[in-house]
Amino acid sequence: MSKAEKTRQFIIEKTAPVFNVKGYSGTSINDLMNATGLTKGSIYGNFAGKDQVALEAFDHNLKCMFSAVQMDMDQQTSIKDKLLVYADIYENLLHHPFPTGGCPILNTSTEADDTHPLLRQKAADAITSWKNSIATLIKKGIIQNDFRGDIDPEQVAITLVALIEGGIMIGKVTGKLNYRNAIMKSVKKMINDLE
Amino acid sequence: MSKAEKTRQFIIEKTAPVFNVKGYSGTSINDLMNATGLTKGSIYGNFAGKDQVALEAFDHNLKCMFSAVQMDMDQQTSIKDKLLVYADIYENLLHHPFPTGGCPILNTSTEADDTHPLLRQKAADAITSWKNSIATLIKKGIIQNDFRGDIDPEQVAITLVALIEGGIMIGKVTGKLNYRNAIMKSVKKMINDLE
DNA sequence: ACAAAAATATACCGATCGGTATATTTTTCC
DNA sequence: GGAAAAATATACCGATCGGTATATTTTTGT
Repeated sequence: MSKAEKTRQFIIEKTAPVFNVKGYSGTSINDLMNATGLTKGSIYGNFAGKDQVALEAFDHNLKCMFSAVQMDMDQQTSIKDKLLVYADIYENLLHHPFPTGGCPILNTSTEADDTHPLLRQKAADAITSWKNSIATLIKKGIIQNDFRGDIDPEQVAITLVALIEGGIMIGKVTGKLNYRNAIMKSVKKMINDLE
Repeated sequence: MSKAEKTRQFIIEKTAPVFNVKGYSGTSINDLMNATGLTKGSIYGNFAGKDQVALEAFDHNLKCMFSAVQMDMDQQTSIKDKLLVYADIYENLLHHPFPTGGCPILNTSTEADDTHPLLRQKAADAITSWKNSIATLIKKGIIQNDFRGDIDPEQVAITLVALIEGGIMIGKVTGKLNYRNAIMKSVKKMINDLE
């Protein structure tokens, strides 16, 4: 890994939390300098501009979030327990490695949907891919006869994503643990009802 | 209503969509001037600053959203049908008066939760108040024997809010109608299951 | 209609915005 | 170890940021 590649990675890792907390338009080049300790020249020597850093920072945050999920999922054997990992992680956010600033999909979606096409697309793709991975799990569960046959996997999958994202938003902005817990309880119920 | 009061109201109405689309930090004083056709002096003569306009614009957007809901609800008699108005509105967003830029609670929450305490508080209060009004309806439904007695109104209410907000986010950022429809179908199912 | 007051417009402020050109330092490779 | 190349730092650009002081216009009350 060349020096520049290491610096690139360094910049992405250090600025990703900043973008996730302050948003795209709320984050200035100066913020990036402060977060990295580097100067403008170094940042612009490795990235075409703020946009490019933001796009790659989003990818980084996304990877960080899903790798936390995947790690826990790999330790579960049954499909149901794998699905329940979602409820567990978002119920005890602090005990898990999770991107600073919360869910990057949620943060990016609401800021970028009307203003930043590239970021918007990335967020949209992340949702579809997340939905698909849940739907795949559910389909597997149906085939294995873990789950009922009359379930619509796509329908349940996108509903779970919506419920989790809504729960993250509500839990964060209100700071009320009981709200988040109540929502995650509903997530668990929805998963248990698949049997 | 004095001239100034009229102008204040005018500024709020014209700038509310801008804030809801571009966000707080994405909206500049120049944007406010363009949206209103007024000059900086007029805006600063009626508001202490960008913050104050943003706060009142949020209130305006919130009122706009909930008045659309309330209007439709008043035309329904049964508790269940009143609750189903939520699913109906968010399923056919275009047929209803709805704030430009989408749900202000969602938009404001994700931007302000880490960066703007006053806006954050307003968004948090809106969620609690929304949850309470749904919970009140459900409690009424239980008393009337429309709904089962073993239901936890608070739990269901906050879950519905999360599901709807998640659905709005997903529908808007992906642009996929089938996603939004699938989620709203789950909202309907959740409400129907209360009986 | 007219003066006082209120409301709006204009002109300007320093700070910061994203970005670039160039100078300096650090790596790289022979 | 030393020259070429790559990476980083410095200095600067015009534009725009939020905000203010003042000038002008419009409304208000008599």
